[in-house]
Amino acid sequence: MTSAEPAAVGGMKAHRIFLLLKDAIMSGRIEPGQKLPGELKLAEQHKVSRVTVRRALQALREAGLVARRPGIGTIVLEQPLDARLTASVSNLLPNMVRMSEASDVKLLEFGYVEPTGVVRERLGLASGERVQRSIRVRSMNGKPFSHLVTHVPARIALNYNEADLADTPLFVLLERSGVQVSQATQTISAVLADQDVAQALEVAVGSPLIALTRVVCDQDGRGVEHLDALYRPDRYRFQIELSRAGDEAARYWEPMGGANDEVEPRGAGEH
Amino acid sequence: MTSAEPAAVGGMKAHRIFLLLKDAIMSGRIEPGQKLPGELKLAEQHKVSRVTVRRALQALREAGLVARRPGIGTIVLEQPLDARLTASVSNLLPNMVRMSEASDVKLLEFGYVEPTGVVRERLGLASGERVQRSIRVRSMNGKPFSHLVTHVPARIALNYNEADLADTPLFVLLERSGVQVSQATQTISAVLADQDVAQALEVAVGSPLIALTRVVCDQDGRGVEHLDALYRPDRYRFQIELSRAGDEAARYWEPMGGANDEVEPRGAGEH
DNA sequence: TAGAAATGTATGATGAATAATACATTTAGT
DNA sequence: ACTAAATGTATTATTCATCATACATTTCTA
Repeated sequence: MTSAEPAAVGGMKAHRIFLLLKDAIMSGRIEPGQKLPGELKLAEQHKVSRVTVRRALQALREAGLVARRPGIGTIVLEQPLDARLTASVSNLLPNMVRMSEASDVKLLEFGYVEPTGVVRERLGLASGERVQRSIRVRSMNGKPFSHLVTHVPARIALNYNEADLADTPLFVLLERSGVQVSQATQTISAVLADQDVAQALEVAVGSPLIALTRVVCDQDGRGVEHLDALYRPDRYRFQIELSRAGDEAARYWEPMGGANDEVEPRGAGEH
Repeated sequence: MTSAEPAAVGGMKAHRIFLLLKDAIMSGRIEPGQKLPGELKLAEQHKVSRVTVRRALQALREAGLVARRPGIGTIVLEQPLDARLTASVSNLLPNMVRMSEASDVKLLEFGYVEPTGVVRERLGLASGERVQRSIRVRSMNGKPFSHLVTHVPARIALNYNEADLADTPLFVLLERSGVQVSQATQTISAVLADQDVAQALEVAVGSPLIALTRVVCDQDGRGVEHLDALYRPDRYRFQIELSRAGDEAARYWEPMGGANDEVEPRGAGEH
């Protein structure tokens, strides 16, 4: 192991600064090779003492994110970027199938429950109707990248079992159950990792995550799947390719159809 | 003002817990009407003392997010949800035009600079070629919701001026300049608000933000616009409507074309 | 009418993180 | 060779948040 996971920063202020800098680096806002501000400047910016800044910077070094040299400064290192899954929006199915082949799933929770207000509403359920609730974590090469909470109306969920969930994308299970899926709505947002999720995804509490909510309906407009997914932004991303269509006055963008979802082996592709 | 902005929590642990709970509420993970765990349970979960939890909860109350009553507990309040802009992916242009009508823009920075490595690479620029860089904040009813950093190759940027940027979507300016836009790539992720952005968007440092990167190319495949956008998830969201297409064996999802981007006046729409 | 489960209130001890300061060392540039 | 700008190292003081504890009050429920 070249880099350790824990990265124990001392106090809270130091830890917060560590997380902020780490995020700035991981998101590419500070590029590899670039110097970050000197300890004094950082101390001033964050309104803390130099000692505190140092603890954050030392943690960054221990995490393998930066190199520090006297007289020079603190330099962002080229990251041995985890292979990053890229989800293309247009072609979900091939995407998911391929993903399920390349990754493994751990089932954390499974059971039938009374749905909360929002879930019931979005699935269009009668009050009192129960749902199957499952929580799964998907990993690639042992590295978790997504946390999935699904709610499926009980009547539909009867067509597959617990073991199937660890094997097959829910999507496919629904199809196989004869459900005529016809429409879906996805919403993308950003949230902070709470304790449970942080542990499951092996990130620090308070890390940013991509949040995706998907509601799938059948031909009659009845909800068949409610998904709350959380993704580690350093291991997963959403990409949308758009091309210009329409004529002159009424031009618009349209998503591209092509089947281009890939697993990038390295950071930035060839130039 | 019914709710105060600052929400001064005492220490760091307390503040962190405050941010986490706030995010859980704002993201809907804890629904209005629901009780959150008791002070003791929260103290245990987060491994802090009850006093510390109390400070976080009191801050939540002062922020108008919860009501607390002895003997009962802490209850999540229905949020007087800011009208939330919803960006539909498929129809970007109508979207942006409408948005620019309903919102105002503040230009924070403007100038010509040497592009960083990543920007130069993605725009396909020759080394040494300069770009126009601008930073804008877009607000609605005085409430900021997006922070936009754009890089445009100098040769193209000559066709409009500083004042235009505060008026018109960059998109439109490019079109008007005769640029034949043909393709764009968008990537969506999640990041933490650093100090600069936090101030501009009026959120706490360390809040989660939706990050969108868009690279637009002209017909010859040359980059014409590089956008790094950050959005407040409580005031903005991305929505994608998908419908099932294709036949039997080779079915797939395709984004819907329809022009459905809206400003929701209230929280959850009619059922 | 208890009893359990919440929050409200108060207080003193403790300590770990933080701040303040000084000085040494390495490096780049003039 | 000097200077400026970095990081490295060390020490001391102090404060503020945090913890631990106890008790009061409100509310629901059995």
